Amino acid sequence: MSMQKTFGEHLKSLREDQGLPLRKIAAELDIDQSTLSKIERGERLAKCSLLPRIAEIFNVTEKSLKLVLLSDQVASQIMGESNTHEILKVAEEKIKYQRAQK
Amino acid sequence: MSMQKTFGEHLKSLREDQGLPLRKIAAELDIDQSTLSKIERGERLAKCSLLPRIAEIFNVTEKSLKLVLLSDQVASQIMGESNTHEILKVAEEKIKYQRAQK
DNA sequence: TTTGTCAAGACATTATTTGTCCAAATATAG
DNA sequence: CTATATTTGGACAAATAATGTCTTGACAAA
Repeated sequence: MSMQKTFGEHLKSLREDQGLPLRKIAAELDIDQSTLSKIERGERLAKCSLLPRIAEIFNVTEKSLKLVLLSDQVASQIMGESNTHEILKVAEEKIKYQRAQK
Repeated sequence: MSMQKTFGEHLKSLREDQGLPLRKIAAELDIDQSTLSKIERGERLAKCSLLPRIAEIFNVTEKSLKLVLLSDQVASQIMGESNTHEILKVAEEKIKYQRAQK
């Protein structure tokens, strides 16, 4: 799994590897195909609750999907800042610290 | 500035250093003092649009506030996961990659 | 053509965030 | 101790953002 891929690109790859149309997957996920199209193109982020179903359909682990999705979310949240590295470093410190607390 | 402090704790320190009550700062920020209280205790995250005003009031840079706030947001977003380090690593790769694109 | 697929935009719905109001709790000063 | 100021907590409301639908148009393949 290439890690630079956005969640959408990743999902699209999975789908195209199987040669399936948006329509089919959208139906399986019980969402509009237009919504899925937007997710694939990164116009929108997927809702976490879709992950278990996606994992089933493409036979991948939910955890791997979550990694791709959450890292996307984090990236997009701070993309606009100049000091992204520092932000991530501090975020990690905070997580460590908070975990040590309890 | 201690970096493990949450945005709320940080804000509270700034305020208490000046010996000012919530009421005063809330008035300056044009929000309810109850809201500010919640922000200080981390019950809620501050809205980004408050930062410029806060920076003025306490005479700190907006960027330093943003660092504290965004790292909080990132931390809380992935706190629940077991592989936080990996998520942050991948997020950083993605940011680098996306920047290289354009 | 005709059909299947995908993309795009306007709109609707829902969920989340942010804020208010008011009362209760806590601290502080007189 | 009581009076006053401050802070907190909870129920509710407003605002915002996320998610999804419907419809139409573009495009390619058959």
